[in-house]
Amino acid sequence: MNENIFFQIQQQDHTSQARTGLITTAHSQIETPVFMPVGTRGTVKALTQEMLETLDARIILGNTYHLFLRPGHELIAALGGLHKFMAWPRSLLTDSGGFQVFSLGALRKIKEEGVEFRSHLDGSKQFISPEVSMQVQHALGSDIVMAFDECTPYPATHDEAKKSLELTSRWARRSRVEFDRFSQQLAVGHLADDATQTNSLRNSFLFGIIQGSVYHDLRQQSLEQLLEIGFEGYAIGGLSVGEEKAMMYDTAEFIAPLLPADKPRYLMGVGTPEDLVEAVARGVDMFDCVMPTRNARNGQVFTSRGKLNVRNAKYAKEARPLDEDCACAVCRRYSRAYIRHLYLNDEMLASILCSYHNLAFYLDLMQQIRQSIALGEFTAFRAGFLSKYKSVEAAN
RNA sequence: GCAGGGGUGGUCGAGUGGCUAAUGGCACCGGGCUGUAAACCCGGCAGACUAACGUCUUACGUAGGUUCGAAUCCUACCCCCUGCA
Repeated sequence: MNENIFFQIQQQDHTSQARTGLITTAHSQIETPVFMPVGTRGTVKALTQEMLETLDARIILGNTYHLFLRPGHELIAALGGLHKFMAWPRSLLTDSGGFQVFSLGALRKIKEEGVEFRSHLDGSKQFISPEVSMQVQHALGSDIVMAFDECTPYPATHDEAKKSLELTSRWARRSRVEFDRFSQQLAVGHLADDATQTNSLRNSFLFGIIQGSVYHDLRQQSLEQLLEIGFEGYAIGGLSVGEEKAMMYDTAEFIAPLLPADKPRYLMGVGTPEDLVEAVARGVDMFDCVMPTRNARNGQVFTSRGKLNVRNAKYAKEARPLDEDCACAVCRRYSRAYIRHLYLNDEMLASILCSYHNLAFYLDLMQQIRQSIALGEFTAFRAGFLSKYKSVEAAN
């Protein structure tokens, strides 16, 4: 049955690597290319789950490290898993904690066995290994599980990047083994509980993460090692960590087309609206980024004419919406002047409205991208979007 | 009326002879944010000139005075607060 296939390519663009596809999990169907809002602690900050549904988000992220520390995966499991706990019926992808290996800097110590963290909440000592990460993500009930990796810092020498990617590969194999152990338990359990259940749809899928910094040979090596293990999807990690934008595009351009065409390709942590368009052109299917939500809380909104900071004094008397070309609920109703007023008074509605709009903008952009690919017009769309986005920012 | 305390830059509030164009908070202005230690962080904030080092002007209730030099000391006046009548 088709609905039991995790990923199906629907349309391949002829003038670029762009393609559309459909991901099917136990909780939702996800049209790709897709942008996944980040909900680290079981919440996409400032938004309700109802709002996410209204925005037609089909999948959001959660984070192993954060939920492990608080409230703890056992508690969430006892309450029926993360979907039920946070009342989110659609898909969830959980990051493995690998990014925290990178971002927590001095608070962590990397060993072969795993990573010792100093909790950023209370300073307590914590340990996450590939096995622990899989156990936590399994307890959370994630639809898409990420292998535990080391997000290589930038800059890294060729030698450092090679050592890092090889550690990630060893951890990827351990992640695969531990993940499969749980999957088999689950399958056996299902048979015991309900012998009539013939649903072959798996409950979760494991993605491997390619590292290798900006070195093509290392990226290729990383990919080959992951292919040997075998995953349901492949992520490009270790980008947008401080490298030049051209380096990011170059690395994505090199590695993305080498990933298996019949598996989802996920560029982790990216990015700006331009980044999304550019990466889709290079063959990427999935994205996540804190930018639309974090920047929203800081007053920066994305519009079809580039970004603007709605706190700026020049918007004090503007009756216009954030983006005149946006049809979202916020742009249909609220003015720049009002939203600026909310920011200047530290009113939480400011963050809510801007987060809503920014995600609406991102998700609408992805919708337009998918549509243009389906119509065979992606290259024209790409050129039109970028020129409008880049050239008329001053008009904001 | 008497006694005591006080008037500092948009605001609150330090400073009690030169190191003070004046600490700090707030407000305001601007920038940054890419698998969220982020409703956060950084910068600016008397005016004029300069690419810049910097220079000049005007500023600590008002008006005088002492001094090489005053937001800081003295005198008078104006205003505010507290207590007693």
